[in-house]
Amino acid sequence: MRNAILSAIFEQMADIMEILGEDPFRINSYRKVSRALSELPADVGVLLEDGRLAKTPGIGKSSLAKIREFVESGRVAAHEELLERIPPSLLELLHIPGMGPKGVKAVYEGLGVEGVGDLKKAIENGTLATLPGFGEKRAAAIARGIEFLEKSTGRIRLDQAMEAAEMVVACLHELPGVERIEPAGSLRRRAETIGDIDILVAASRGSGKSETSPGQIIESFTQASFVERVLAAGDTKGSAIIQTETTPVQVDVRVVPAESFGAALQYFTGSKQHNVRLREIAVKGKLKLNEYGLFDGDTQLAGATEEEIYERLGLDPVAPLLREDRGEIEAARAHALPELVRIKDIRGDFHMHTVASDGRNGIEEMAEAARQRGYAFLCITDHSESSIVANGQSPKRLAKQIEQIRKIAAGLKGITLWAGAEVDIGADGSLDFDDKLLAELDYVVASIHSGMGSPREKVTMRTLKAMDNPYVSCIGHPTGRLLGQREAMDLDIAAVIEQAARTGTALEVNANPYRLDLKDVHCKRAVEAGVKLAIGTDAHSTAGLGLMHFGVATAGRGWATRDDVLNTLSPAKLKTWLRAKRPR
DNA sequence: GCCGTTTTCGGCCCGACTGTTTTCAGTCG
Repeated sequence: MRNAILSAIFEQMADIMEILGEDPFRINSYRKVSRALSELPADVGVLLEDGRLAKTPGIGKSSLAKIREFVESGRVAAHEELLERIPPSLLELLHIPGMGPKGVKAVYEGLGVEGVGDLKKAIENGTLATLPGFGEKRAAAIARGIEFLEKSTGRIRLDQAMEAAEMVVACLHELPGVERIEPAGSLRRRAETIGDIDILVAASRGSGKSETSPGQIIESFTQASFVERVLAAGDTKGSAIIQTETTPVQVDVRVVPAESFGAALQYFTGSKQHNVRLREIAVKGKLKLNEYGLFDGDTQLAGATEEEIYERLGLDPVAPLLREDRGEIEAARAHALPELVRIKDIRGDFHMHTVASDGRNGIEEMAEAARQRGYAFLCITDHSESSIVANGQSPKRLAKQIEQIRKIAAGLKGITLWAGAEVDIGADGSLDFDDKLLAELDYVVASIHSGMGSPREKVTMRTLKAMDNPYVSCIGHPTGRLLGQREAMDLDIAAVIEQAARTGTALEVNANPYRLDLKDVHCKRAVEAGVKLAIGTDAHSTAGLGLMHFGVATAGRGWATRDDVLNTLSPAKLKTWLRAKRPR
């Protein structure tokens, strides 16, 4: 928690300094510190003690002193001094599209505007438009920005973003002259939530009369029926707001010539931080990297493919999933990038429900759907008794279901069907079923479904205790978050990972796009600790099995290889792994 | 403020689009 608070403090200091017009490079270094703090592997206090914080890139002497001050006194004097120089409500204006630090400073000094309410009034009574540097159009754009901010619920889930992107791709890919079209940005990196959607188009340069010019491609996009509002439409770039099921989202379409497609794809895939690092490497080599290619003066050295750009910079090609500046550049230079787990490595699914609890399909249907996916195994894991709303099974019902599963399994060819359960972890860390019944199961995923708002000590204790049980194979959706709906539990993830490693318990990567739990950075820490990941779709129907790719992407973003993921094992090897924790 | 097999000082990523600019600043990604 302290990490997040400190990260926010540095971010806010950067925002205030930006409004005050201070040195941009200094401001940038504050933002780097903020980001470094948000991604630390453990509590700042611990890292400060053992000296790891001082070695963290981006955190220098001056920031270290501020962090130490915070750890010791709970405050940062420099932060408090900055807060005295502007009204804090001014900072909310920075989030309005079309308002930047200069604009905020101008409305504050010129009109006495101190917050969104004041700004709205200044737009309505026309005074904003009279301010130097503003005007009717800009005032109107800012009014729309405020409206967007109020309507938008923020970032959208990965599955929503993919659906929206497919709609735009379908609209553009039939146009003559469009050679390739590819979603880029955080969507291509499979980030857990998406702020805006980037679509990249390669247009042929041919002069044929039937060809479409880049400007016409942009026009086709901005005039599409799903577009709610056009933000910009130039010769090579267009931005528009489109509506999704829950919230408006911004889509940017960019058109580049085919010979630059790789460079543009690299550029627009990001992340911003990853790209900044690459361009710094280019500059050190007296080169220039932009969306058109890698250049030595006017000579293009690379640009058609992403791979050649990385290679000309002395790096192994980096998978989009890893491009977050979380160590992948150093690994690429040292030829030490992990070979990430892929969807085709997946041989089965660990987590699914049937009509026995709250699923929509029966055991045979799930098995058949798994077989059609080419799987070698599947585990049926219906809810246990405590999950009353999910129609959880009593010990008696489970015992009967195990018999039923054995019978069906015996008649199946080419796929191994296992009996499992998703067992509730109680308030005291006990499980719904006794060990005797659990021992009858091939696979047990233990999950918390209640008391998620309990204090850190409690939710952590419950999870650790469940792992002590020799029949618990895996902890299901360990943090319990629902993206956009419910915060993660305040779980001591470091303690959970340590216990998982010690007890030989797997941690789930729940593939449901609402969950993605463990999340990417937690997966990475689990992998580093040698903990196995079990990807489960938590399917409640045969269609739900198709969510697997979201889990694979999340594990990949956590640097997981085949060896880190239990789903890649053959049924025989898996059986051996599962038995290892159990009493002989 | 941070950082260094070209530097302990002097750099610090790059380009498109818009509006109000009569030649470019601000914003965005």
